[in-house]
Amino acid sequence: MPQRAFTLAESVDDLKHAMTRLAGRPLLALDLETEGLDPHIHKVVLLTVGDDREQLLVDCRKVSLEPLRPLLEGPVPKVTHNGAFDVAMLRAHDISVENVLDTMLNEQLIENGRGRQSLSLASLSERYLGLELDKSERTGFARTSGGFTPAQIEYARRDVLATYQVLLEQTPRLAQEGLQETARLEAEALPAFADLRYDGVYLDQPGWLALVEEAKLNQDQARAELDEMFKDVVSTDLFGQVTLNYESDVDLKDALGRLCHRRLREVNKAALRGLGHPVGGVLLRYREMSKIVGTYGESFLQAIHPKTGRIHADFRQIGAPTGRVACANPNLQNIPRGSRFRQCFSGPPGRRMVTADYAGCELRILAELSGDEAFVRTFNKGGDLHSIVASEIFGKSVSKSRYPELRSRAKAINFGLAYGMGAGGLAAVTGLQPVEAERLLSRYFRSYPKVRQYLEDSAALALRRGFSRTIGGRKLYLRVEEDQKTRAAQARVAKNMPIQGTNADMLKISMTSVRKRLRREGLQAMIVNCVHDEILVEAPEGDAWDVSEIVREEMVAAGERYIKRVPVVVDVSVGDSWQK
DNA sequence: ATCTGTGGCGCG
DNA sequence: AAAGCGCGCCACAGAT
Repeated sequence: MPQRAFTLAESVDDLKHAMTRLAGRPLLALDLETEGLDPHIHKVVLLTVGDDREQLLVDCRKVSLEPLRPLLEGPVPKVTHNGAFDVAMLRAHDISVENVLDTMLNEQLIENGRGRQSLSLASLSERYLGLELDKSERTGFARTSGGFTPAQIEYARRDVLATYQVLLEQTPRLAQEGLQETARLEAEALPAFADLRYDGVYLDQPGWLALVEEAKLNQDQARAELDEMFKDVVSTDLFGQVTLNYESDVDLKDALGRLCHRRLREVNKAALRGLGHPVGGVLLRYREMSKIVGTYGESFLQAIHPKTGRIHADFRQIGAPTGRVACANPNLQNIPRGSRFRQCFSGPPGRRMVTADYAGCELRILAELSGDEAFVRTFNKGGDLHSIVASEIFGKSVSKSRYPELRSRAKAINFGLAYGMGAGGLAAVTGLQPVEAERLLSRYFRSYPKVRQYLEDSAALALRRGFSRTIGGRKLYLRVEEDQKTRAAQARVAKNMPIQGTNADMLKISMTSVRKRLRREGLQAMIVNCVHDEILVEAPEGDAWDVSEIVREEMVAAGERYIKRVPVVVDVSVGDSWQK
């Protein structure tokens, strides 16, 4: 239990007095107790800031946080646990916390791939400090009126103390593991993710609803066609209605077996396409509509926040072990592309959307990593990459219109490469015979020998050392096992991680710098979505073109931190909505 | 009633 | 059919 001094500030004078002592500290821990989890509804009840010598507790219902602003917004590093929450909460109090460290993100980096240990502060406290944290006081703060109980005060102090001390333990480990650069990158990006969540994204509600209704009609029509086709081979109810549930794979396989006289092991897209019966196409159409109605339907409209009128999705800064961001509730990273759904992500009146994405990002990273001269040359030439590669390996001039099938084969290899695809996979994608696929792959690698060399070496090294890294040093530990199949799978992960992970690193750096530039230049623009190699920014109508140039510059600069041998290209567009 | 795993599918 | 990395969501199936 902490024996050191603390101050409970119940007046501005208390606060100012305590501030003078804290302001000179090199590192502070920060933690909030709140009424709930939604920064647009719930308020901060208690703010605790301090180190292992002294903590300051601020009763936010009685005292303005204004005197703390210089400290919170200033350069003194504040360590938190899951700081994106605290930073978002404080934005509702009009405070933009800067220079935040995060013990949760640190832990994710340190343990990346080593297993799914809990990331809670209580677990870290036990693991690093041998200290048990009892969380039973936490829920009490929402209902607290009047003063805090001694137990509540003790609880708040203890959390800050634990956070502070966990960071002290993590810091040398990050250094030992060579993870300082990555930890810094993540810490700097944290406010961008807090803002992303807090600001949310606007959705054209009537437009979205219209698309869903249309899909429902199409779904009904497809279902009617299916009923007609199946009516003689499945059971019907009293009214002669087909009772087959098209969502049930088990029932569907049975019914298809009777209708087509073929027993399918799986009923996915490929299987239905290869069915050789008209019912396959109708089922695919039905599925497509079901997907829209189910996944992209009303749930998105329900996600619109009653107060802000926007969708505040849950972005997970380290959502995948490669370092990629993930998003949920709802997932804004899998909106159908080339459809009218993306058009519904527009700006509210008076605002425009800037869409910016890295062109051919993963392949450029592969060029960088492998250093293959011919591969590097293809990027330096400019023009259509897949065509150039196809021309190179097939020895004739290929373009989108001349020999398009050769171009699409080259494209299949290009995309498969970063995943560690083999000849078998290539055969399946292209429809070539395995022998031909084998030949094609070896032609490819004859043109780009160092690409193969790099991929093989990188996987072998990772399996030997037990981890894989991005260019920036992010680490993924591999549980290397004896079994041949899992070893092969691990090798593919090892080939992919430096590529996917470096891409993620670039995107996070660019989000950090885009945010910084927009703020510095006083622009009322904000990042509203990020999708792996793409950033979506909402900007005032009059500033949209300036913003698009800023976004491009910062994304290019972020890319050039890791990609030096080939140009970094960012495609930018300004429009009424999200476009790709 | 509620949880967990799986197949399928949307995105990069 | 599978194939070739990463994610989340839906619906179903089977268990609790």
